[in-house]
Amino acid sequence: MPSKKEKQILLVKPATGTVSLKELAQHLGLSTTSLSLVLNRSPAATSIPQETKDRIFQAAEEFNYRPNYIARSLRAQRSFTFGVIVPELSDGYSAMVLNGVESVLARRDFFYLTASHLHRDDLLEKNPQMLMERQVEAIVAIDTPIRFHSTVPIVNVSGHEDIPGVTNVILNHKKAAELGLKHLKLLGHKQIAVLKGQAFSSDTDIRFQTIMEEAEKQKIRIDPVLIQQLEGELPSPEIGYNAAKKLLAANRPFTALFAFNDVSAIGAIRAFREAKMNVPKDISVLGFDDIYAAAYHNPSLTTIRQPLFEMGALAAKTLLRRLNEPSKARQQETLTVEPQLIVRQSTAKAKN
Amino acid sequence: MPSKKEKQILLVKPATGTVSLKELAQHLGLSTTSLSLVLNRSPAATSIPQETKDRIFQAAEEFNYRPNYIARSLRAQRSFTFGVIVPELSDGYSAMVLNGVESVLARRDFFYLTASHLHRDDLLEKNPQMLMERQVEAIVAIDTPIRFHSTVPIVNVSGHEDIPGVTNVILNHKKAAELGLKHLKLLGHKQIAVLKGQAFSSDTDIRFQTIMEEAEKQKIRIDPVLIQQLEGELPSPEIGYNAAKKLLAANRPFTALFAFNDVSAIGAIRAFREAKMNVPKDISVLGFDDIYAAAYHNPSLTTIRQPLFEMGALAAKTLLRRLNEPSKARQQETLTVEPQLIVRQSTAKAKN
DNA sequence: TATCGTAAGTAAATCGTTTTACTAGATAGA
DNA sequence: TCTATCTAGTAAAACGATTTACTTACGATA
Repeated sequence: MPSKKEKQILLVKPATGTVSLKELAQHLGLSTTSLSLVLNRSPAATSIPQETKDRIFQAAEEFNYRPNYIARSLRAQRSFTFGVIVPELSDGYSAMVLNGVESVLARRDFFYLTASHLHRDDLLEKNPQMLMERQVEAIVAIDTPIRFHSTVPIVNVSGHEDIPGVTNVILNHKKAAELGLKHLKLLGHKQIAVLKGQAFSSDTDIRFQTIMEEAEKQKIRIDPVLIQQLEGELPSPEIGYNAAKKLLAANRPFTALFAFNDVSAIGAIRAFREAKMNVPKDISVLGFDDIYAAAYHNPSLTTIRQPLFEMGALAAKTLLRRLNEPSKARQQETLTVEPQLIVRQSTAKAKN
Repeated sequence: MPSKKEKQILLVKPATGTVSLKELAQHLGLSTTSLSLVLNRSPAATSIPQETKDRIFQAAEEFNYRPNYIARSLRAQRSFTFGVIVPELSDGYSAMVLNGVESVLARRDFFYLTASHLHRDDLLEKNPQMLMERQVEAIVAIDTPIRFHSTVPIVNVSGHEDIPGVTNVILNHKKAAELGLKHLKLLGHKQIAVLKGQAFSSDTDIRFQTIMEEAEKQKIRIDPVLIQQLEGELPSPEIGYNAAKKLLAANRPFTALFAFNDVSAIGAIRAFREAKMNVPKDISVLGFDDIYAAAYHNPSLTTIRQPLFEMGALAAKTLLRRLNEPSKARQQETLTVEPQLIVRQSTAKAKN
């Protein structure tokens, strides 16, 4: 029996605002302990009779009791929250990876905080710090250099740095280069131009390098004049447009372009069209990523597909597993996923 | 002077893990009170001599002390976190609004939790609940129906429901319809087809209605046979493609299409091309939104621009202001932003 | 009749901060 | 010398939950 009946407070159903466990307990004339044990279906609640349990559940329902997650997190020393760091949100690429991350986390009732670094050095340092202060349990970095010391596990999607404790999820780039160049070679292309990514993109070096290696292997000579580096920060096709313009200005003939990604491929196609060159009749253009826009561009893009959604999902899964099995922490430092050649309409047989 | 020298613990600099205020205080032989006052530069710390302050700052630096945000939030009864609810992340639309939200929040060191509802009823209820349990201070809903009772202020971007406490950020749709139809009329179009949005899109009804009203005003008759509703959940141009196919199948001539949005416009263009109709020579296509892809599609899209980034920023600003000035809570229930006609290459003079 | 076990709970510690109210000692003023 | 003020702090409560270790009353058993 409740010993302190006089302390009992009769709650008025609040139209707004929330009820705490303490208030609910006072209303019922019970201790917070009992309510907590019952509401969380703790095995320690066996000795509480069903009648009391029912009263508790009913009151919780009636007053719409919601446990305060912050209090719970503090006590449990867990936040059930990840941090995600992206270059910026609206580039198509990050959003698809994020989608994969979310799909896995949502199933476990985890949430995530997103922070964009916009390629700025200060944010590359500050964002992870702030995420860690907010007690995220793990960090997913997407196409982002790791410039911080972390107290939590990290998976870097498209990361290539070898950092202890950081797992990289990467594409099989060798295979990607092979798929792309074989496709172009089979179509009879011999003069192939290449768009190299911006310096800040994690994949820039490896992608370029594997393309050059594969070209050599396939006895395709890539003329240095036909290599253009993308310049600019915005995730707009404009950077591909500008680079393609420079290629054309160099006045060295080529029949195919291996673009850094779909966005720059789309920009390049615009430049070619303005120069009265038809894609794919005069020039074949090969993209990379297979973002949403690729399939419905005109012409639709032949591209090397990266399984972006799956890469995000894999990153989240890996981190969740690591949280559950800390022992296996450093088992696997790199996770590789496979690319796929998606043939559409932007590539065709080389002229003559 | 510290009275309990014997309790002092000498911390070993931890290679990993974090130091709590308590540990740091013990190491310095001071109370957590003093450290807290000093580190937070509280005015109550005036009586602490500079020398002691220096010791505190130095130790905090040395051991890389980071206050635990969860503990701080619990105490302050503030989370400095927003919740954002979107249909799904990778549709181009949500990402741009989100970008605007983030740009405002980041400046104030706020973060946000994102949840996608995928148009599923259960998630439309559960997601907001979970966000509120996690003590978000406000919610930004993007193109999402409000199906929950909220304990925190809400701004609904593209929301049209009249709910107490919910501020809607909406486009001036009347103006948008006017801009679009005047443009098409000026180009001589008389048979205009319309793509109506899916039922789940917040803007579907108002956009369709204002277009019909404006058409009447401008004496443009819109043939009911030339109205097609989009069907399907994915944010893919395919739904526009399918709808345009149906329009063509109806075999009623038209020279222009007012699409529901850019994504569906892109799909429709593909359908027209397959039917050997040139855009814009045979058919003009008018998009809506001005997503990134619009400018670089081929042909580039003439479209009614929604200032999506600004709408997100406005939503975040409004909520922050509301948190600071609770009195003005219900002052403004609707915030309207202006559309802009962006003329590009997908529209042209009507044939003959 | 003493004691044991069980049913039905509860008190208090804890998580890591912040903040209010306080204290002990030193100095200054009357 | 006595009081008031200042200096340099500190103790303890609070935020809202969870969890460990207890208590009390009652019925059954030896």
